[in-house]
Amino acid sequence: MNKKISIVDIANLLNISKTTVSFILNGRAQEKRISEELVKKVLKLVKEVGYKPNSLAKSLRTGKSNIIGLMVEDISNPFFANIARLIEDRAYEKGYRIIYCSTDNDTEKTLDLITMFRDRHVDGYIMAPPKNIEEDVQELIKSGLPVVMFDRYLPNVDTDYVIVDNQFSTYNATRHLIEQGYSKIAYITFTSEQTQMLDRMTGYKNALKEAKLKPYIKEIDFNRNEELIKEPLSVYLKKNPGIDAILFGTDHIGTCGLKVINQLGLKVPQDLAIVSFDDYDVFELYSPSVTAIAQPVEAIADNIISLLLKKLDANNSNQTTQKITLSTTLNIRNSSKQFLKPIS
Amino acid sequence: MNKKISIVDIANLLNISKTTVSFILNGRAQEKRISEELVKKVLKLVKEVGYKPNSLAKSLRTGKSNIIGLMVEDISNPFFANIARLIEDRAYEKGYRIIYCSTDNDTEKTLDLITMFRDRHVDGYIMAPPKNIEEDVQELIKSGLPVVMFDRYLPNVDTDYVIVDNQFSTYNATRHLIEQGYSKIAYITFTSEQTQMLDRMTGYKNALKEAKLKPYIKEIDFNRNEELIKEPLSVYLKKNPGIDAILFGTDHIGTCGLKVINQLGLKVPQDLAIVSFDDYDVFELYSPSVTAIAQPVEAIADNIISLLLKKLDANNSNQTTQKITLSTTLNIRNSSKQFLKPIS
DNA sequence: GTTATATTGTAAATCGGTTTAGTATGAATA
DNA sequence: TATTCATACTAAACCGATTTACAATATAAC
Repeated sequence: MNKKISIVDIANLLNISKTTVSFILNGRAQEKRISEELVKKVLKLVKEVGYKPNSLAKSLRTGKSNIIGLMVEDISNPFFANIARLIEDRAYEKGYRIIYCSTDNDTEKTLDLITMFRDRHVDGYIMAPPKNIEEDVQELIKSGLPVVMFDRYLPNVDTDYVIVDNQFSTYNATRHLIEQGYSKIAYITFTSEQTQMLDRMTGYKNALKEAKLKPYIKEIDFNRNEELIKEPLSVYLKKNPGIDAILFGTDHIGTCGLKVINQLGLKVPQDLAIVSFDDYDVFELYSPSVTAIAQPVEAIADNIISLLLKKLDANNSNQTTQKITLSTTLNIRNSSKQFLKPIS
Repeated sequence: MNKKISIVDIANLLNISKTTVSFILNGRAQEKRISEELVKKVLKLVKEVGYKPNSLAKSLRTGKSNIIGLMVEDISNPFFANIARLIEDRAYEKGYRIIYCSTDNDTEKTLDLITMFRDRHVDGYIMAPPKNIEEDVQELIKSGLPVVMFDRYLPNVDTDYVIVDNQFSTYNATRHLIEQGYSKIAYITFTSEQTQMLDRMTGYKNALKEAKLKPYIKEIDFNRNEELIKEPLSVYLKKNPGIDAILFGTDHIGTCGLKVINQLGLKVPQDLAIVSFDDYDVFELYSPSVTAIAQPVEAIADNIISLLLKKLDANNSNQTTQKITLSTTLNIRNSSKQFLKPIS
């Protein structure tokens, strides 16, 4: 079991000091007036023996890690999985590594994860924040650590964030349903006080108010067990047979909704029109294909990472925070079109 | 900006040595005969000031990190995202944190990630390995680092792994199609020499050979751009109109397949019966619902993590490797049932 | 012949912990 | 009284890098 080679070994092999090796490896040879000859010798040896600096030791000393901590709500959710994937790619290109974790919107777990990230000296944070973590995020920022939020934000904390125009998105989607002639339009969502969910709710309400229609709102508590989402949803639909259209607040509840609709044997869009927030394969492939509000995941990931990199760039200090709001696309498909007799 | 409190600060505040503090915090007080009185005092102060040991320094000294490195093929793939999520949960309960990365089946990237994990001193590795990393994995094992593979394995490396019975699964699925009366059964998959893909291919071939049917095999090169998967798939289907059933090798190609089938306007199962490896929402919700080979993701995750924890348990040395093969479930749905006239 | 000034490098401190090897004290034993 | 032993704790080395402050030598300037 050959012990790993360290900077001291390199220094000893060449009979020089490890200081010199360190300077050379960190590109400070010229500044420190190390002769070109020696530089070459060191670099050659380093390459030969495949020496890699121990980044733990490096981080301990410098406080930097080239690692970005990414906290999503749930990595098994397609929206977050996609964003995570794109961010990982972009960061990788720039020499950063990502470590990610799911928060489950659990404040305790999130604080624990922040602590872990923190003493692992991650250089920056990307997060879809749960509630009640304002203080800890403030603390991070005060310590000079860049934080970029996405999907939602904390209203009382002045950080950079990248979100979409949730309110307009649901307003627009609801308007679409109204224009198609639907009038008893329900909004089914998870119970949440996060900004994105509040905005989505507001968009829906505004559209209904404008059209003088009565809102039908059903909030369901999130649960990892899908049955506990489908059950109340099913009960609600059975109790309100008059509803002729549904707007779902997220992809996950939309997916559960489709399962319930199948179980109940309802026909889409004859019995019920459907629109969901977030777009993914299930909605495209369901028949009839489901109208969905598509978030620009690539643009979101790009913006997140470039905001963070800008903050990480030490030269660039006294920066102001940037709040970026991107627009969504309403992908209109068959599930929300007034039912027309097929040409036979 | 209040500097973070360190073990020396704790020691100084109580006028004792940091050694003592360290012993107490690591539960070695009794062994080291530290008086209960002092132990209490230290623990009280630690709690009061909220001191948390710097785990970087800790890892640097001990070589342990309580972190497990998880390498999946692509975290945005539902199968891997689910496994990752379950593993994260299980590990979290046991006090381990997970850092995960997507390998893209890219050998270079994977080696780079192993290097990163390694000098971050992760305690153990879980990976769905790409090809040509045998040497590096051997190196890890020789250094005493536990490695658990899943989804596939490296035939020439003796490690623990958790896989499913791929060969029987596709054999069984193909048999099912044959029994339903289909005879021109295609197998559409990604080009791959990974064990799981070879086994799936073998299962398909064996079933056909047994039934004396001709195989129709289409291999497509993986690409992140979905269009480059759908295009050749579409061409293949158009060129082979005789095919009456398809077995897809993975969820991703299955999903792409469904999109192509929709585009071509083919009727499932009248024109074409469908079965896919892996099961997820898309297959359940597609209409007709798609028969799929469901991997026991929870059992896979459980087995992976308990294998790894067993290895991490230092008491338990001179262990032999364990190779676990789990069985899958063929969820038979409408996409593969002989078409029967609906009762009108 | 000194004194400045580059040139080329190095010794030692540091990051924040853990671990080894030992010390100081009092009580028990020979 | 001298020796052993248990008790309660600590100094210093160490993990592997970076960084600060300084040293040794040669050359140029006065």
